[in-house]
Amino acid sequence: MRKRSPGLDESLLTHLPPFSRLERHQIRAILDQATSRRHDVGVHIFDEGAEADRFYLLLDGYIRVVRITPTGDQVVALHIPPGQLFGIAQALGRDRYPATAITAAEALTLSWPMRLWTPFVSEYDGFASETYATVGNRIGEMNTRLVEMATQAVEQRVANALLRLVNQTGRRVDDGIEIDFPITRQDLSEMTGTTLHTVSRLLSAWERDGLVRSARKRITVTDAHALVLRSQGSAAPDDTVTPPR
Amino acid sequence: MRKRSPGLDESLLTHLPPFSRLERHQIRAILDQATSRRHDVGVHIFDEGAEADRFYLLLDGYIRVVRITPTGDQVVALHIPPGQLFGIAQALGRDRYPATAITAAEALTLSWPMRLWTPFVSEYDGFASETYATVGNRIGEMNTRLVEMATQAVEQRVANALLRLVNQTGRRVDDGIEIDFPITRQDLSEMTGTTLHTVSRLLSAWERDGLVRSARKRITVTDAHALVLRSQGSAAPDDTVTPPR
DNA sequence: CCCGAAGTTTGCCCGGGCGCAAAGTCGCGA
DNA sequence: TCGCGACTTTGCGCCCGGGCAAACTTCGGG
Repeated sequence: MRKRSPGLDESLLTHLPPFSRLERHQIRAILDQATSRRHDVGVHIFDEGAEADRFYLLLDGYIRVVRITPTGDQVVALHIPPGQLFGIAQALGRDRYPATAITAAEALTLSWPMRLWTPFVSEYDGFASETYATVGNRIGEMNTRLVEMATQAVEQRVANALLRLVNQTGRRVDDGIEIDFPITRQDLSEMTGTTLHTVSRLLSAWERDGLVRSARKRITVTDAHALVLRSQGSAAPDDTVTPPR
Repeated sequence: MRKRSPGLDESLLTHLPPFSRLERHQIRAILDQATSRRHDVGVHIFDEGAEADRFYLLLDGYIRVVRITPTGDQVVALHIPPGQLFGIAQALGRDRYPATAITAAEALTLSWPMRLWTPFVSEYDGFASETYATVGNRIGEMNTRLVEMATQAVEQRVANALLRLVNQTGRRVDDGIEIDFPITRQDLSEMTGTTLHTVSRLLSAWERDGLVRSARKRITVTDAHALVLRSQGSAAPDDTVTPPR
């Protein structure tokens, strides 16, 4: 299952932020020390509280970073798109992972032992700054979500979460943009701090009004503009769209 | 008002995390380049979106890091206690401040031009790692608040916020622990995503039950243990103080 | 092809907490 | 010292959204 990766195409990495400024031989050196691995969907790559012994780069698929409360409910803290580092506890002075990483879709990762982190930072120019820019973006995203949770109603939060997913990981299809990994109502509720019931009701209403199309584990946004209106709370969500027969 | 600070006692800094590993002459060099300043309470030290031209160290007082929504309501993202760096946008790849910093109490700061950031990181050993440990802690704190907002009821969130304030900035007084800067019901509501009315009602109830004592802009926790129970949602908040049966 | 598990939809109820409003209290500056 | 503004308290009504329950649909595996 786990294997050395001398055969990996180095062009895979050249355009990724953490490595974009490096020379070819540097990239080769980095690759030679990496472990490549494929993960099925729904697998825990590492768990909250575990010793942080490796850091990861997501090549393909999607990762959900979740925390679990003492009472058992999950909260999705972040979604990691392909091309980003994750599990970089060391960079933040932690020796244990502060959250759990779960594959939201079948995923392909590279990973390195955490002891290589310091050498990477000091030897490869731009690696550190690019990495911290990523950290900065994540802080910004968390911040935004915090503000949303504090000020917005459920409908707006769910609309925002959906739009964020579509922007990050959307794939054009014939009649709109589809989130290209399986996502359940429950997942969406864990991202927005509500219940799967409420999410289901919202999606039903949006579908009735022609904003989205949804199937089991699949959601397609067909009218992003109207959804943005909902996310800002401006639109009256009453049945003004489908007037009484 | 603003002045050079060659006269500052260097022992001020030696025990602070960002500088704890440095030699005396290094600390002196850092101090020589710093600007010292006193800020009245309620002053904006920098504003969200402004060009990030300086970074700061809080020597004394408290800083509230705030974001303001398009609709005008404030949300408190963080509280900075004395001894910590803030406004370190550069470290996270930003060239503008992502939030507004307001003094929650009269404050004393040191600051440096942002162009010194890179030299500091590269020249002073341990500065970078200590700084990123601080960033890591803040991420952890934001994460915790996100989870709280998503899963806990209002009473629990307010109790948690209060306990966090007490832990961070509490001062022992005769009958409990007091938050040692002025804080209004409104402030607490902005930290927990609720209204000042609800906070007021909660404080009244807690005071009735003997958990806290509160006056205008002053809150004292007199029974932290009982408050922890409230924060975990275990205790029934009914008027069981005068038990039935 | 069938069965069971996982995921989804919907109805009903009800209660926490927000909006609104009014009155009370404290502290500061003129 | 007075008056005003900032802060706080409390009451009341309503509605959003959670809890609970049941039925339905889809998918995958035997």
